[in-house]
Amino acid sequence: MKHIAESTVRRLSRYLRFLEDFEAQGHQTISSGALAAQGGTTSAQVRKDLSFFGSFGKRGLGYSVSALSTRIREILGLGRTWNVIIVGAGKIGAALAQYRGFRDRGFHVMSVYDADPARIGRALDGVIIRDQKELESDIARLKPDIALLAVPGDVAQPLVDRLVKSGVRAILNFAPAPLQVPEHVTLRSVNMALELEILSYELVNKRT
Amino acid sequence: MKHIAESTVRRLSRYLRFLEDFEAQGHQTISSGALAAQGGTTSAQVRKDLSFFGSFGKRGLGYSVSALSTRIREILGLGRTWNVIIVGAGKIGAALAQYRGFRDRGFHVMSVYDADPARIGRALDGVIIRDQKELESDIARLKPDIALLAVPGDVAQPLVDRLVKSGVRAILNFAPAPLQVPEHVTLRSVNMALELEILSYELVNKRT
DNA sequence: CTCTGTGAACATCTTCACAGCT
DNA sequence: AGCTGTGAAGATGTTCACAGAG
Repeated sequence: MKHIAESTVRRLSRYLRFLEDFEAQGHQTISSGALAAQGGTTSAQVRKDLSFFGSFGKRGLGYSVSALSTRIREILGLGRTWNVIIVGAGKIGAALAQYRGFRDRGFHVMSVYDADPARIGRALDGVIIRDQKELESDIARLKPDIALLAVPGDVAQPLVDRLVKSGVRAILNFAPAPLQVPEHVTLRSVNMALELEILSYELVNKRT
Repeated sequence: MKHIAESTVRRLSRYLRFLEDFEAQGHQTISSGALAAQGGTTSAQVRKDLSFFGSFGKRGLGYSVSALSTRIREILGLGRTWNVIIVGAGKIGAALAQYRGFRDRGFHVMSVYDADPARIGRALDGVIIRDQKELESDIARLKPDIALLAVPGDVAQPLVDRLVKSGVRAILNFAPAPLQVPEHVTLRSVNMALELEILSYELVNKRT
């Protein structure tokens, strides 16, 4: 299939969230315009986004809410449970381990790792914090799909290397460090300080 | 000035981080190529990004590390302290309150708010959690520049409305909800579940 | 008549390539 | 010779506008 822009995938996620609300309200169909209004985009954008994956709508009518949300879930790969491990049980790792939004979307936290003996053995929302020394053997056994990395910047790259070597194929990084991964591994980074810096830029360069 | 793309601002932040490391190592000058290698981009991109704001380099030589980092800090509005409040002292709010990366960049957390009596009065990294009822009066008094919103999705919009009404001009939202703000308020959202969903999409649609 | 699906026009962002300082 | 600064070309993403299905 043709390459899909990340911005399109982002919007699909948002459409899905709204479709679920809309379905809960008992609606059967929805037009591209209604979907657009919610997501802060245009009806043309919605139709274009969906058209990359097929034609799900009925002209004159709109889209079946349930059929469309099922289809988007399929497209996004949310029709299954993803097994996740979290590396780093500091403040951010702990927050992630207990974040409801993950569970609700089929992301299952299998285990959490840390190097600090004071943390190892404790439970975070039912998941025991394990010694990072167990990482390699646990990954071999548990075969997680995704690793969340929430450690200080200076230890991030060595941990990424260990994760990659152990066979992890996807990493969501929260450490404020630029990381290198081989071609076959997918890496995404969320950097909260950077988001604040963009806000800072926008504040000093205020539109009117 | 011409409108600058967000992607450009993002890259400037990354260049700055690398410039600081580079400066600490005692280097005087740096070429666009070296900056690019670090940020995972190209030398042409670096030069183009910088050219929007002026000509800081010397042909044949490169850029002065210290002059360039100072200039980028100015561009991003990081030459000052930004006062920040955090609304929501749950797991994410608490993690944000104690996040070092903010302090290091001149973002100063003035206060944290919550509605839960069990949390009010406790301290997070030296900052006392205050009752959300005090929001309006505190904002009038403290005049924070930025509010971080880390509350459940269903109470996010009412809180945004209160923040906006009290005069907050910039909000960084961590709640998984689509929010509305008036034209003059800057809103950015970070949605961690959405990042995982993009990863999910990339996993099921693996490149080769 | 309504609302989708989509090629074509438009806008935006990135890369190229080279003139021009140092 | 080395490296910047920048128009121009190319690639990518968004909006328009309309044919056509229901």
